[in-house]
Amino acid sequence: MKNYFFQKVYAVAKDIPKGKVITYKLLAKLAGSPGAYRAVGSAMAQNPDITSIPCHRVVGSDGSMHGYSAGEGIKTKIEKLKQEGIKFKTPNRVDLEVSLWSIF
DNA sequence: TCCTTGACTGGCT
DNA sequence: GAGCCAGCCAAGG
Repeated sequence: MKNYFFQKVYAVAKDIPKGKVITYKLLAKLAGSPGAYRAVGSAMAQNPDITSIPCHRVVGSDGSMHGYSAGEGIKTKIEKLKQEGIKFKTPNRVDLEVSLWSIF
């Protein structure tokens, strides 16, 4: 597979349970390249299947939002997270203390 | 093969 | 706490 890394990123993203979020950094690690968080961002931006890949559950290392290509962007992303019960520390920053997904 | 781009991160001011 | 800058990795032209 040419874009194997992207596929890996998508696979992990699909595995994120409802009500949980993951950081770009951790997602990169789970995809096999701990330092490729920039590439993860690229993968999300090119998300081939917005309906099956919950990219709104991917947030920055401090829980902050950076972008969202579907709906109305960040706004839609926040709305979806709230609907899933994600707890927010500030209006646009999730509370990773309670919502971060960890497979460990 | 080389260069540019990107939904990032960490450190510094 | 917010803004700026350099570094990192993979994909695409």
